[in-house]
Amino acid sequence: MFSLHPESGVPLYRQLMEQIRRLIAGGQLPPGTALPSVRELALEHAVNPMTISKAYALLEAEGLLERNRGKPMTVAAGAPGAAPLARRLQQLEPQVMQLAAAAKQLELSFRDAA
Amino acid sequence: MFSLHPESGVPLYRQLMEQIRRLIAGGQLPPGTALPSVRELALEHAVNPMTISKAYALLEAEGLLERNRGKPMTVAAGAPGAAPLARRLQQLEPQVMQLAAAAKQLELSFRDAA
DNA sequence: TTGAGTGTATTAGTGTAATAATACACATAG
DNA sequence: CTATGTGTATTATTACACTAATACACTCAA
Repeated sequence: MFSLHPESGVPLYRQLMEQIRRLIAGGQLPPGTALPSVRELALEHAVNPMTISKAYALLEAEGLLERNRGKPMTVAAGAPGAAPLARRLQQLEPQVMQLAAAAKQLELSFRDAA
Repeated sequence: MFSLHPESGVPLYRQLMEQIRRLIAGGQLPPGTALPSVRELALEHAVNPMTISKAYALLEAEGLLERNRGKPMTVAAGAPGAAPLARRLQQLEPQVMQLAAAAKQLELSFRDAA
């Protein structure tokens, strides 16, 4: 469900946060959906459970996830759900800009990359 | 010449390394070119000189840069120089894949993003 | 020779990411 | 009630990124 890359330099809990944010905005995780358990994800990606927990806790602070004592974390009812296309494109913009910058440094057109 | 983003989570010295690698592969920094001084770059980006030095040192270990005592760092004579288009595209691939993955999580086509 | 310019080694300190091992409070099915 | 499943707080430890302040060896122009 998620893909983590420890060698990328980006903290694991941040990678997880970004992916969950996108899956919610993309509508693949509608409000009310239960997320994989901390221990399950930790085992699957050979990562410490507290690292997953950190991502969940921060997303709850953002209002995207909802805590249910003793029960799995769920996508918050107040979460935006499937965002309109414009907002989704906006969320993707930083990565597009980054790719464009890299292409320019390589003397390639953005079209070449795509 | 370079753009550093401390908030991205990617270590600064790594960001710098990636950009120098691309500028060399893109031919914008041909072999023999002198790089900006450590202190100059550090001042420009409000960063510690040793952070720049670390990037330079690692790139020298890779064979991309050349050390000249008392003189500026230069692009190594043995550096690949302007790489063929195929190799440049290959160097860009990881970022393209990353963008594609993000687009998919947002339920967007890669075409939408580009 | 002096002085300003290179990169770098050194030492010390701060903050963060991640791990490890427990332990706790709660929910729910048996 | 019990067992198993949630998430989380805690403490300690390791590693890394970055900063800071010096100091050094070297080059080169004045």
